[in-house]
Amino acid sequence: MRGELRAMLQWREADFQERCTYIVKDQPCEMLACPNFPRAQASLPRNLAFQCNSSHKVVAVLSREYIPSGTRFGPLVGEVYTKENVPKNADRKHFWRIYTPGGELHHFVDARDPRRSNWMRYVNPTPDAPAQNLVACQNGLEIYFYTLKPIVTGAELLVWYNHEFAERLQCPLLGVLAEELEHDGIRKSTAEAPTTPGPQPPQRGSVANPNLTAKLTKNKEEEEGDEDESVDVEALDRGLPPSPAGCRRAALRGQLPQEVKQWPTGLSPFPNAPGKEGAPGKSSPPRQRAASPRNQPVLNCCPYGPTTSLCKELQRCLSSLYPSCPLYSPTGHLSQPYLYACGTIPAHYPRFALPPHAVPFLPAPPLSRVGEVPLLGLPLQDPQVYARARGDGTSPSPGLYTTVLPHGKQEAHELWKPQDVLISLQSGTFSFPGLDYGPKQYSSPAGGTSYTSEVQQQKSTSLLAHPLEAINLSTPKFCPPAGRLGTTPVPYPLKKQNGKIKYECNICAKSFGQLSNLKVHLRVHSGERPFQCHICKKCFTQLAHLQKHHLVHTGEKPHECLVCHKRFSSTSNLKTHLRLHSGERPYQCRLCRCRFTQYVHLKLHKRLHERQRPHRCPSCPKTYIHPFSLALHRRGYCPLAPGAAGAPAQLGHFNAMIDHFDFSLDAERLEGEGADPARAPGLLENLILRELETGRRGQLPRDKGPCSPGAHKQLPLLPLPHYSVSVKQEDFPLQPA
DNA sequence: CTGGGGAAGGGGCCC
DNA sequence: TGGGCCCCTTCCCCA
Ligand SMILES: [Zn+2]
Ligand SMILES: [Zn+2]
Ligand SMILES: [Zn+2]
Ligand SMILES: [Zn+2]
Repeated sequence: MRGELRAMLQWREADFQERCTYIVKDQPCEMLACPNFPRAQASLPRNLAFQCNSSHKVVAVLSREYIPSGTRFGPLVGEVYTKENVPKNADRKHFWRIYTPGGELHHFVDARDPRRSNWMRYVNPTPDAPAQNLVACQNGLEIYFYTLKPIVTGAELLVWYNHEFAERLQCPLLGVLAEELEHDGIRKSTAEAPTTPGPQPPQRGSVANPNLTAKLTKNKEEEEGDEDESVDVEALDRGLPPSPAGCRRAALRGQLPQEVKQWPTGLSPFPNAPGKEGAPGKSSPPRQRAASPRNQPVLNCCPYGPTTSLCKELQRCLSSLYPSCPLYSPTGHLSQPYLYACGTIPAHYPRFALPPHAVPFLPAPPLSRVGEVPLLGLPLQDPQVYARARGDGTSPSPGLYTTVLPHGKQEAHELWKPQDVLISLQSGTFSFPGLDYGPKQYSSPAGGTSYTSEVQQQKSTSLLAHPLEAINLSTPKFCPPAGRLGTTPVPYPLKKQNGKIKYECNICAKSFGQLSNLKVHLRVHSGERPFQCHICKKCFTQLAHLQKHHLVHTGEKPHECLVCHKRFSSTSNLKTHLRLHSGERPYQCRLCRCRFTQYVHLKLHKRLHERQRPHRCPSCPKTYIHPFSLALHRRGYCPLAPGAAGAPAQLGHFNAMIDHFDFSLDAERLEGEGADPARAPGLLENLILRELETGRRGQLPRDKGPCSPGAHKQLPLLPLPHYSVSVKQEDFPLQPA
C-alpha cells in the first residue's frame, strides 16, 4: 500500500486522469431549484458531507463512505477570469490558476462565490503528509481532486498539489509527496525550488496564485468575513517576494510545520483560505460582494437542527430530487455537526451490510459510454435495470444500452441514484480518458442480444470548453511516465510479483496476470453486465455465463453421467452428482466427523453445532460451548482482535486445538466440575501448548460414521487431527485417500 | 428440522 | 484478448 502511494505521488497529472477508476460528479445543480441553496453546497456529491462549525459555516468536507483510491472529484467550478478581465481588486484567496501545456497562465477560476462555485472550495489543504488523501491536478483546463488512498467513512478530505501542479505554481512541495520524495532521495529538478523557507522566486509576470498554502495560515473560524488579513497579490503579480503576514500568523498559531509557517500567504488561494472574503467594498467587485458568504442564508448544519425555512426548502428540493430518499427527520441518527446533502445516513446504509471484501462502492449507476450522458436526476423506474439515454439525443434502443446491476444489490441502488455518477473508466466498453478501444461488437452465439458499443476517445470537457487552448495529451507535458506497455498508456496499476507483471484492481487490490482478466473482474465492481439474454432479458458479466444460461431456455443438458445416464447442464453439477456414485464426501465436519458431498450441506450442518455454542467471540465468528474456551481464544488467539499474537497460520492451528478441546468430554467435565473461570483458560492454554511442544498429533479417524448430535462426545480428546492450520481447512474438500 | 440432490449464477484461470 | 472451462456458491425442493 505504501509503495502504491509513493508511486501515485510521482504520477503526473495526466496519469491521474488516465488511471483513475471512478469519477464522482457533482450533484447536478441545475436540478436543484433552490435559489437560496448555494451551488457550493448543493453540488456536494452524496458520498461526501460537510462539517460545520457552531456558526453553521462549512469548515470541512468529510467522506460519508469508503472511497477507494483512484477516485476523481471535480472539476472545480468557479468564475472564470482571464488575465485581462480579472477584476482589479478581486479577492484572490479562492483563485486557482489554469495553465496551458506550455506553462503559460491561461485563466483563473475563482471559487470565492458559493453560488458560482462548487463544493470543492470547502476542501481543506493539508501540510500534514500522512493526512493528505487528495491530490489536486489540472487535467485539460480543469482542476480535479483525486484520491491518493482510500478514504474511510467519516474522514476529512484533505488536499495538496500534485507535484506538477506545484511546479507550475513554484510552490513548495508539501504533503505526502514532499515527504516521499525526500524519503526517496528523489527530487525532480523542476520541483526542487522552494522547499526551504524564504522568499519565493519571482513568478513569470503572472498574477497571484491561488494556492493551498494561504489557507493553511488561518483558522477556519476566521475565514469568512475576516478582513484583517490581506494577501499582497499585486506584489506577487509583480514578482515581488510575498508578504510575510500570513507566515507570522501561522507561526503564532504554532500548529503548522516550520516550512508551512514560513510560506508566503500569497501562494495560497484556497477556498477556505483567510482573507478579504466578505469585505464589502474593499476587494470584491460589487457583483461578488452580493455573493459573499456573509450574505448567504445560513444553512443548518444539522439536518435535524432547527427547522428553518431554508432547511425546509432544501428538504423539499432534495426529496423531490430523490423520491426514495427520506426527508430529514427531526430525530436523525447522526450527531451534529454533519450536514448531509440528502437525507440521513440510515443505520442500514448498505455498505455496512457488506462484508469487508465486498464492493466498497455501491454499484455504480448507469455507466457512461463515451458520447453518452448519464441520466441525471431521474428516479429509477426499475431498480434492476437502467436504460440509458444516448448523448446524441436518440432514444435508447431497449436491447442496446441496458446495464443491470449485480443481483442482490437493489437496496444499494436505491441509495445511489444516478446523480452519484461513479463512472467506471476501466471497463473496456466504457469511456476511458486517453484510450481508444475502437468500436466493439459483441454478439452472443448463444442467442443473446448482440449489440454494438461504440467507444471513442473521451474528449475532455475542459478541452471542449476551451477549443483554443486544446491541450494535446500527447505533448510532453502530459506524457505518461515511461515504463508502460507500448505507446498506449495502461490505465491500471502495474505491479511486479516475482518477475511477472500483475495488474491490480485498485478497488479490491486483487491482482491479475492478464489485463483482460482484470477488465472482466472490474465488472464486479462496476456492475456492468454486457451480455443480455434476449429471451428473459437477464444480463451477465461474461459471455460464457450467458451461454450457459441459455441452456435453461433450451432445456439442453450436455453433460451426461455415464453411470446413471442422468444429464446435467453444467460440468460442475455433473461432478457433484458423480460423488454420489463414488461415495466421495469431501466436506467433513471437524466436530462430529460427519461428511457431505456439498459444501452447503456442511455449512447447514455446522449451524447445528453453532446453536450449542452460546459463547461467541465479539471480534470473529468463533463460537464455543464452554466459556473458558472463549476466554482462551480471546487471550491473544483471536486473529481479528487487536493484540493477536502470532502468524495467522499459528493462530489458526491454536484455535483448532481450542475448538477440539471445547468439543471434548474433558471440556464438559471441566465445566461440570465448576472450574475456576479465572484459572481454566490458563490450564487449557498450558495443555494445548504442551501438546504443541510434544508434537503429539495423531490422526483422527476420518470415517463416515453416524453423525448423531452426541457422536463427537466419543471422539478422542487429544491428539488433534493434523490439519494444516487454516481455520477454513475443514471447509475444503478433503483429498480422497 | 435435517440431510440430501439439483439448478443456476458468478468469479477466476488458462490457452 | 476473450472464449472455454473449472470451481465455488446460493437457492430451491424433496424425503
Ligand atoms: Zn476488484
Ligand atoms: Zn434467459
Ligand atoms: Zn449418475
Ligand atoms: Zn458435525
